[in-house]
Amino acid sequence: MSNIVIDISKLEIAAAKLRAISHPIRIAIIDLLAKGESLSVTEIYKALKIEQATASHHLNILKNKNVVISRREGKKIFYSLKHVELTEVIECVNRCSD
Amino acid sequence: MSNIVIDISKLEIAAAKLRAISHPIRIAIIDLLAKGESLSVTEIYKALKIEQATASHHLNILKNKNVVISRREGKKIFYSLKHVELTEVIECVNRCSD
DNA sequence: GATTTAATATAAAATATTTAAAAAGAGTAT
DNA sequence: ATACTCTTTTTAAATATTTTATATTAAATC
Repeated sequence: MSNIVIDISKLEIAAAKLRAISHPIRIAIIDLLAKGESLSVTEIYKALKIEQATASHHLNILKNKNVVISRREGKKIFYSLKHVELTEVIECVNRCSD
Repeated sequence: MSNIVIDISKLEIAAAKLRAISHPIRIAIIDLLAKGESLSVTEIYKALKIEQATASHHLNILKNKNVVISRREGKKIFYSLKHVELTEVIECVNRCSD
């Protein structure tokens, strides 16, 4: 009698975090930060050639799901990955793209 | 002059695959199949205590994004992971859940 | 200390995508 | 045919995305 226990809240947490990553712009942001650097919003939106508000919006989504953290330095706010390991998620998915 | 080249279509492919995984039920299905076994739709929907049509629907999404493959055997259709490595994605996300 | 400028965030509206749930439709073996 | 296993379609509700405009915050200058 193999009894499988399914922890729904754990599944939902994982799904929410994955959903936060599941967007082209947000993947691009994670790739940018993958080297472990902190980048300002300006550096990010210019590198990705997107609108400032767009970058800010997606950074906020990533921040809410604990994918990135931010730190203010004067006028600028620097973002960096909270868990550099999360980069593996994207690498893994790219590896498995048939 | 560090020139960053962004391959948008590659980002979109990765995002689409991640989106396919980003759902509690679909994560549960992947977990079920993680041991490399093939399971029929009936086995899956009973294990997860969900409606048969619901299971079929989510399996279809996973199949369209090449996360799972299926093989018919008489009346039953067996599903298995196309890339068992994709399990790492979920493991990694769980590890990084703060 | 009020004003300006640069950097970032938030809001609102329109659109698109996902989800859920139920009903109807197909393939396969007996 | 009938029972069993699975898929597809449909519709409504919930979420997410995009775009544009406006707010906030902090430093600099007058």
